[in-house]
Amino acid sequence: MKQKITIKTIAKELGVSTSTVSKALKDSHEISKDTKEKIQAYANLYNYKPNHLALQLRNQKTKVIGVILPKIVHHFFSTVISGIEDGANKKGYNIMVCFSNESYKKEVETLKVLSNGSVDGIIVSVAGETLENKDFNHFKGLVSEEIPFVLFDRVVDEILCDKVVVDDVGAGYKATKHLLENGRKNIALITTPNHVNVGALRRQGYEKALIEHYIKTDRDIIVEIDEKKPLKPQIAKVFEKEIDGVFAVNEIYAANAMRIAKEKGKIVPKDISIIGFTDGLISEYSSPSITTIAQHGFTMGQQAVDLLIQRIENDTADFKPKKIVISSDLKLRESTKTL
Amino acid sequence: MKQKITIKTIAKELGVSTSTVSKALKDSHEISKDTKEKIQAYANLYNYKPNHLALQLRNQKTKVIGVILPKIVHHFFSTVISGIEDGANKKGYNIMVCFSNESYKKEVETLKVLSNGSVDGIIVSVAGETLENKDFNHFKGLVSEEIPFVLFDRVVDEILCDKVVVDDVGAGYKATKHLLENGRKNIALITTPNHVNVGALRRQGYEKALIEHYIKTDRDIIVEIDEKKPLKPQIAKVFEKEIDGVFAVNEIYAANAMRIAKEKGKIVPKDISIIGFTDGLISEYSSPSITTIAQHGFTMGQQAVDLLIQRIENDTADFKPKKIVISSDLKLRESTKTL
DNA sequence: TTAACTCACGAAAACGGTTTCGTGTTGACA
DNA sequence: TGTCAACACGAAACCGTTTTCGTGAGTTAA
Repeated sequence: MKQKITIKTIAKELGVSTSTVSKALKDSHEISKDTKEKIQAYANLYNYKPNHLALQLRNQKTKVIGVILPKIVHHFFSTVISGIEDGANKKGYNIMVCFSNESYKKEVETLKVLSNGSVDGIIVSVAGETLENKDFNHFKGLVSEEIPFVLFDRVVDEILCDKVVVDDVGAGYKATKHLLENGRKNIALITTPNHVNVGALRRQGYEKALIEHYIKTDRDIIVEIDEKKPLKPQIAKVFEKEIDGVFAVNEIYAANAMRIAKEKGKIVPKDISIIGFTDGLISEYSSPSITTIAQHGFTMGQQAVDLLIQRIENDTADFKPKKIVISSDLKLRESTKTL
Repeated sequence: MKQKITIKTIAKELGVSTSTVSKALKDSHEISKDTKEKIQAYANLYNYKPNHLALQLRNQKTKVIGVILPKIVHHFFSTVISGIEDGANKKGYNIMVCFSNESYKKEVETLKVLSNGSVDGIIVSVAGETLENKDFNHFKGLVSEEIPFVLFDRVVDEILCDKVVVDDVGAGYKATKHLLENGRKNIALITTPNHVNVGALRRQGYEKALIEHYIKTDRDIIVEIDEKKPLKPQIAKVFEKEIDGVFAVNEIYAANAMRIAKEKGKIVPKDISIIGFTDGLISEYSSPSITTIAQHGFTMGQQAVDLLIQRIENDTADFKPKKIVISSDLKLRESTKTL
């Protein structure tokens, strides 16, 4: 890279001190009009840009926010990033994005890298493996170092920090109730293993809705997907029983369920209603299009980053973790259309 | 944030100089075993982490790569990010992700922020508006400042830098030829306005294939989508003519084309074959599933970051821009199945 | 006994800025 | 003519780390 022009260069070239240059560039009243103009002209000519690193070191802040996600090729998470970036930008921050790829080890490493002063704060959605292990020491380290961070979507209650979550119980309830009100009685649930808390919460909502309608939950039509095994056979299992509704906790599961239903000769939504989660493109473009719970990822990202920046900039001694719950909406489409 | 422990703290606490601490922590032979052990123990106890900013300032490198994308909620771009992050991580770099949101102004600003020393190099896919304006001065600025950067996918020939692109002409040719070989004769093209060069290149491939089959291109069944207007009516226009094949330059267009075809009572792939671009989830999960050109975004990301890091680390004076062309594959699915 | 050498460590500069606190020169005023 | 304030600028410290170049003490060999 080319030798960058610095304040020192300008000072030497113009025969003044670095302090004068610095002040001139910020239009300080201490410097005479003549000198200011001369310095500013020179700086402009040679396209001087203050070195960000030097400023960061001096100010002890980076104006960068670290983001750690389990994955990116995923509609919900990319939407959240989008919201984070938007919110961060509005307050003059940039974002540094990293991925844990659902791996505990990578999450720990990434957290270590980010917490060495590269960023002012961190936003995390916890990796699947970490949730499974239940080993949260790396987060506790953050807490004791008093590094501002907020958890979103996949959060852990026992970690003391700000959080942004979807009302998963409510969403599960809403989805299931919608199916029930469509007259469905045998509603399968396709969810994640229980350690992924969002899955567990959505399941609570599902069960609550069933209870309200005096329906006993049938363990045979509930499947906890093991992401390491092929998806379709696992989902196909619930179709061995007589079902007339499916609630899937994400759109991939929903799309696969619909495909299997079709293969079994069932017509959606006449014979069976399907409802998914995460309002992505699959749901919109599949045919029939799939009713989903919209998670408002963009808003979540914005809220998370707002919380974080507030924490960063108001270094209040008293620490009362906040929790923001974003409500979710039912997005009605063809797959649950009443005839 | 809590007062961080620094080398100075350790030095003062242990009654040695900062140089001694620094050396002890890197296990220098200059320091006696006793002193080293004492210092290392202390550092461990208080969880000392070297301040990244100070190192960056000293070493004049950040080990961070800036990435500017037109958008993120998009299967192809998120796949590319994934590849960039993977490649960067392998070489000990982190990535800072920004979005231009297809806006010229935001692209310029973001580029300015990133080029002030926050990153060692930059990877960009050019914003739509910039391509339309044809104003590339901000990139020329980068060139003259000798900041390493590489363009990918949406590149501009006149900018002298490393590039990674898909073989768009070849891909367009491959797609169109596939339709022709299926016996299709009236193949509509749904593409972007011409200033988005990838669209233009794919069109070249399309036209080349037609010519080889002695088919005259019919301007009435080619539509250049204006992203500012509603999509469906624009696509519907080509269906006014008798067509039996559609080549769309992305999967959204393809999915919409399929939906319109269905609405017009046409059966895919019996009456009409459809082929898309960007192998995303829509293509996979729509029914019938859509044949596409797979762009290998992950590989593109990796290649781009490899090129960039090479440029960063081997600061060779001679500058010969490299261009990597990634070949694309046809991914056969139901929408072009021969009966 | 002394020169030469090793060992273990410290002082200081450097990275690129900002900021506080002088300080020399004017000019005004009594 | 002496005093004092205003003006315009510079010196130096600071942010946290690395690294070069001493340097004093102890050891070895002539």
